[in-house]
Amino acid sequence: MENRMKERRQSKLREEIYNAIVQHPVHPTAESIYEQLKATYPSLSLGTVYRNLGILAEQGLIRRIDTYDAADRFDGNMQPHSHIQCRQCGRLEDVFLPYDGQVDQMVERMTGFQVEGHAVLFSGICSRCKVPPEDGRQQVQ
Amino acid sequence: MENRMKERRQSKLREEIYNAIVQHPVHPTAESIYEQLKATYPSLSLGTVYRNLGILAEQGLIRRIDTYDAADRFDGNMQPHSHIQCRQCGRLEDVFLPYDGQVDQMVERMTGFQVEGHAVLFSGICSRCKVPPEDGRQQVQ
DNA sequence: CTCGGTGCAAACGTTTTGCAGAGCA
DNA sequence: TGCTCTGCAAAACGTTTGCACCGAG
Repeated sequence: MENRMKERRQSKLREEIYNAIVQHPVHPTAESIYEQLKATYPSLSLGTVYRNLGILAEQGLIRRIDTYDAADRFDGNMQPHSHIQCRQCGRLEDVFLPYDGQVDQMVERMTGFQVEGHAVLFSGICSRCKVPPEDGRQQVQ
Repeated sequence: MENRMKERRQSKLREEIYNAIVQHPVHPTAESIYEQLKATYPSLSLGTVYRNLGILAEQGLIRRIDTYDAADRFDGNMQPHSHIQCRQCGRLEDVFLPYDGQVDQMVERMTGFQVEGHAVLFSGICSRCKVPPEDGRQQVQ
C-alpha cells in the first residue's frame, strides 16, 4: 500500500469510480465497477480500479465493507450505518440504526484496546429469496 | 461444498483440528492450525484442514470469523459474543457483550429480511501496539 | 464392500504489485 | 521535469476441488 503521504493529482478516472459508487446504491464490488466503467473507458484496467478504490478508502471518501462473500463491497455513504446481507443471493442492503458510541467506551474498558469503532453485519434471507422462484434458480443481487 | 447430507465417520484428525481451535484462545487461521498439527501429523495437508474446518463449521461445532484481514479465523466458543481486532497487529480477542436480539427483530421490520442474526466487530489498537516498541517493529499476534 | 477421509497438486477468485509508458502540475 | 496515474501481466494470497488411494464401518 504505502500511499499514505503521496500528493494526489486530479484523476478523471478516480472521480468516475467514486461517482459509480456514490450514485449506485448497490454496494458494488471492484469487478462490477470495472464492468460498468469499461463501457466508457474501454482501456480501463481492473488493477487501476483496485488502486483507486484503495486511495478513495484511504482518503475517507468511501468505505470498504467486509461481507460473507469473498469479494469486498464498497459504500459511498460515510454516515455511520450497518448492513444486512442475504445468505442466499448475497444482496447487501443498508441498515440505518443509531450508532452506539457508549458500547465502544465499554469495550475499551473491557479489553484495554483503544477502540476506534465497530461494524455490525446482519445476516438473513431477503424478501426475494424467502419464497424461491418456481424453477428453483436463485437470483444474484 | 455440498457436504450437507453426508454421514460422518469418526476422524481422529478432525477431532485434533477441533481441539486445536477449542483449546487455543487465539482464534487461529487454517494456516496456523496446519502449522501446529504438522508437528504431530507430518503428512497433513492444508486442504484437509480446510475441508475439516468447513465440516466442523457446518456441524455447528466451531464458527468462522470474518475479520479485516484476508484470512478467516476460527472460534470454538459457540456462546454468542463479539470480537475486537487490532488494526496494527491483527490480534483478535473476544468481547463478551449481551446479545441484543431485539435489534434483530427491529431490522427484520425495517428491511423485510428474515433476520438470522448479527455479528459485531470492533476495531482499534491493542494495548501492546499503543506504545510501539523502541525499534519500531510491530508484533504480529 | 462401500463410502467417507486424506494427501497432493492444480485451479480458482480476489487483490496486489512491478514495470514501462503516458500525462498532469 | 518530476512524480502520479494508467494498462498490462504476473504474482500473491487464501481457499476450493478433482483425483487416486487409504481406511473405517
